[in-house]
Amino acid sequence: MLCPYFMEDAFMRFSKMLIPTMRESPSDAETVSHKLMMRAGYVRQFAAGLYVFLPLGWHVLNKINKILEEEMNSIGAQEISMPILHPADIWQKTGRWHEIKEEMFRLKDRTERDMCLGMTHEEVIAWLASKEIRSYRDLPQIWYQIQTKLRDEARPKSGVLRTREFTMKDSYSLDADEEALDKSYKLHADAYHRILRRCGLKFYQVMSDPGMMGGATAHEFMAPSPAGEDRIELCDECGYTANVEIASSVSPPTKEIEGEYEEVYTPGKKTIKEVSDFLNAELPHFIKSLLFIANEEPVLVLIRGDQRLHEKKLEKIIGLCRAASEEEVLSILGVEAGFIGPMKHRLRILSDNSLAHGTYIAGANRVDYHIKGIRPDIHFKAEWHDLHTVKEGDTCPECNSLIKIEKVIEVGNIFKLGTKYSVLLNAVFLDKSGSERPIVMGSYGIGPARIAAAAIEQNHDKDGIIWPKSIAPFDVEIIPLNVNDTATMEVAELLYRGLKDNNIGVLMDDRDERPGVKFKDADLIGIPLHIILGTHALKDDQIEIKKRRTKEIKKVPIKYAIKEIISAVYETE
RNA sequence: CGGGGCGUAGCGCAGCCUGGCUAGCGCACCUGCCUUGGGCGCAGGGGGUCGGAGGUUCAAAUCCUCUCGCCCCGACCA
Repeated sequence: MLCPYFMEDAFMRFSKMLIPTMRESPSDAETVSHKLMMRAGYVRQFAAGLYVFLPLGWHVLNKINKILEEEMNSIGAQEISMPILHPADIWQKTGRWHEIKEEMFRLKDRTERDMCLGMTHEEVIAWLASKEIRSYRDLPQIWYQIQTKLRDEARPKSGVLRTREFTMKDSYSLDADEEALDKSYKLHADAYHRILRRCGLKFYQVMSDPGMMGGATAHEFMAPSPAGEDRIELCDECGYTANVEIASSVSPPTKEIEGEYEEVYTPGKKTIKEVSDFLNAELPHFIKSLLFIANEEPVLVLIRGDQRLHEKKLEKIIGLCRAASEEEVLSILGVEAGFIGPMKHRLRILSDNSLAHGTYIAGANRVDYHIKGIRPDIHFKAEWHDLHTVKEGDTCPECNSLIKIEKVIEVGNIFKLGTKYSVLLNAVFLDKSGSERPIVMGSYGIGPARIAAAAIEQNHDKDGIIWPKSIAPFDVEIIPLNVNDTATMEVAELLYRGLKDNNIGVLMDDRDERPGVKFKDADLIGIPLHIILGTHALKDDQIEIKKRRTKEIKKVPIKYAIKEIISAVYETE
């Protein structure tokens, strides 16, 4: 080695590292984490949804990945690495080649063979299992990787929160039966709790939609943040938590209103709002009637006036569907859209549960008229389902307490896949009785970059990032205020060596910059502890230990400095 | 994919509507001096295909057409 001192050192000296901080954030950064990651020099945008991680950002990802590996290994998972480039046939076998549309990057190799870039690796795992798993004695297995995924997102956004290329820790469990799957699932859920807690995140585990994964049970790990794209329903009382995509709720009951079944004249009043103003009746007293077309067949869908239809819930019942056009409404129901009511139709009618009792107002199926005093089961019949979108003010489906809705970032998810992939790719084993059975699979993902971004969203102030200690790029930053002062630099080097020797991650701001610049950058970058070496304290043979989060400063004598700093590292969150 | 916005120096922006001198400002950068506890001061300096192509015009950053890119809202999201 020609120059070991310098080589090793360069990674921790500000003057040698690529840390391009910016005074202003680029105008196309919107969310807090995006702005701060740009300004503090963690990432640079390469193209829409594609980011370069600079040294600081890469340090953070590696810290997170290390935690992921430790916790995965602790549940007996084995790390492997699978290709990103996949031949199409395996995806054709599971049907996802056609099910997934523009979101999958597709290409051809030189022999014109269809290929794609992996969005996820269920297919590859099932292929591998089909080759290598023979007997129940080979089970259970948990295989994982920390690998790049590619998805041609319709809309990349919010910095590294939604990108087209990202790394994911994805693991897959292989089990002999459902019961064993439950155990693997639980192991992962517990591991994910430990991972996210160690990363310093506030988070919830919520029930989620298995979606295209084709499984039955699924949960997501959600970090609350205004930058989140998802919303969840929470019940503080009984602990019910669910993504609003599948959440149910009880709409607050309405006061019973008096009144006989009678037609009222409502000239030109088409929307629920217009009619409610006109008749001076509240929204919950209305029935909203919506016509949908599923499989060429019309279906009338009823929800309460204050509710919003949840189309996914509807599709679970009637399959793929679409709203009928105005012309279709006219030709099928014989009345224009503003005046539809649920009475006297022959078609299939689905109604939200909340309309099962009470008296309502709805269209009269006649232009410019509505009808009051409509009672379910008497004036119309319907199939009763949960069809509304949950909203603030609703109550919990389990315990009827008031629910909360929060915006969240999805940082992880776990799915019970069952045997869908193993059946289609022939991943089977012989059980104790010697009969062939498909392997029962589970799939579990967690996104390091999203963890980092969520950590920033949850831990920052007006001056910059405040990293949780566990995922900060360094443990401490030494800030010698005047690098031209020999006494200052002697102490700086002393501390720098001493901390490094104790395996503390140190960044030393050895730049010849003014104190203000260093303080500003240190706050921006967000390393949890700052060691300030300035004339204030040095003349008393002291240094200052400053906590980034609280800005609280403690002066300690130089001779105890290393010990004090180390214990400060340990007590910082 | 629908709607909206924006591309002028590394970053943030002005100029464009109403075409006209050498395209401007702040920060950053380089040199020198000065300064050293919260983005310091003074002096000097470098850096631009005005996103791209075509058109109109004596003349285009500015007007017109096409195109590319990026952001936001929505749809979508294993």
